[in-house]
Amino acid sequence: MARPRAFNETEVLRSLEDVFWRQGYEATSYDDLMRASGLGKGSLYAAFGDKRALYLKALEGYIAHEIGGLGVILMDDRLSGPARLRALFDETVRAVEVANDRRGCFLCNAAVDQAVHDPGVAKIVSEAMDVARGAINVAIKACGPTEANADGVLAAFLGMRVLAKSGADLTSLKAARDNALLPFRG
Amino acid sequence: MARPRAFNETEVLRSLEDVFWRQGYEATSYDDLMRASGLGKGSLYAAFGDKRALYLKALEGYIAHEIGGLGVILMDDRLSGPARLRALFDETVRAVEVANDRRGCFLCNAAVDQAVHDPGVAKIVSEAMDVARGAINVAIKACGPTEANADGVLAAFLGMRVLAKSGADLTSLKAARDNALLPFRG
DNA sequence: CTTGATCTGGACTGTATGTTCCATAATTGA
DNA sequence: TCAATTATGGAACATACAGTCCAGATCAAG
Repeated sequence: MARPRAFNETEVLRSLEDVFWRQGYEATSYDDLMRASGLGKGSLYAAFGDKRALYLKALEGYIAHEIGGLGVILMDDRLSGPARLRALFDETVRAVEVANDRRGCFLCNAAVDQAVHDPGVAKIVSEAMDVARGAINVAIKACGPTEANADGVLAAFLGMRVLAKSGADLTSLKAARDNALLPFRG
Repeated sequence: MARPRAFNETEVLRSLEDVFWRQGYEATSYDDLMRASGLGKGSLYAAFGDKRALYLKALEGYIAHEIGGLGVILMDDRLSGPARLRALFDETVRAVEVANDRRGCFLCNAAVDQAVHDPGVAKIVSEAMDVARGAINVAIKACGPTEANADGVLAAFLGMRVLAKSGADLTSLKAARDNALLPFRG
């Protein structure tokens, strides 16, 4: 009975996610968001709310499909434990290798530059880290007995993303990956 | 022959460093910097320049004494290789343990939220990472034969700082530390 | 075709913030 | 005591940006 939305909500959220991911919260203006989504201010506000709400939605979206996607790999019964962990680290290497994608990890970025200022973000980040830790733990368990632990693997993963973002070359990233996988060759 | 400065330049830079470290570039206003340093705008501008110049000076100061300090530990001949690496990771654990210091690593923060937007910052970060990698390598060499590498240790270190900043509890941090030190028990 | 509801995008506003500028204070040398 | 010089801090300015609002466009239903 009324005019329907001319945009796909999911697609718009994806484009917002990309901007925030790439630039961070503060460095992203509402104009950037309008340009990225192709929508006007009125539409964005009506559909999602203010800038912070957009950011939270984008972050939650990232966690849902990116971190969730890693979780799927880490708990994939068809793969051996070591293969799952290798896949985890290979994803970062590959992103840089084939697309020079140095956005790093949106979750990690949020932890560094937003969690301090916004308890809401802190909670989301903390919970997502817990989920990631849990998924990593499943993969580690599938590796059989080892002295390695999920926090160590998680730290290595996050650190690798930071290295990628800070411009480390492919050799360094591969070395970091191999180092993290050392305890899982059995 | 003229009025001398009423402040200690080094001390002021330290206080600026602390603010930027804690809050990041964008979230820090010039007023914050004035309050932290106890100086007026005119004085700050006359002495150091605009906000970006202040940030760069603060970052360089951080690298000089914090990263430099880690370098001293990592190359300390009186310590065994494994002891140096353990000291590296213990520093982060201890900061959280005794002071609940969750500022993370300024260098890492800069890499995540500023290096993308400012080539100058990117260069400083990249070079500091190289220095850190080099120092870690010296310590690794002192451990005797091992399959571990400096990039992996660096990534683990950075990741640990991110975990600390995102609110991970002490148990997690210690686990991450122990994991990183696994290859160096010999 | 008409009507009513909702979407749309740009104009407008208020505020926050980086930067400049200047009047004043402070200090040194003569 | 008197310049000469520089530091100091706050007032003033310009700009950028988040958020509000509205007039017109668009579309479904009757």
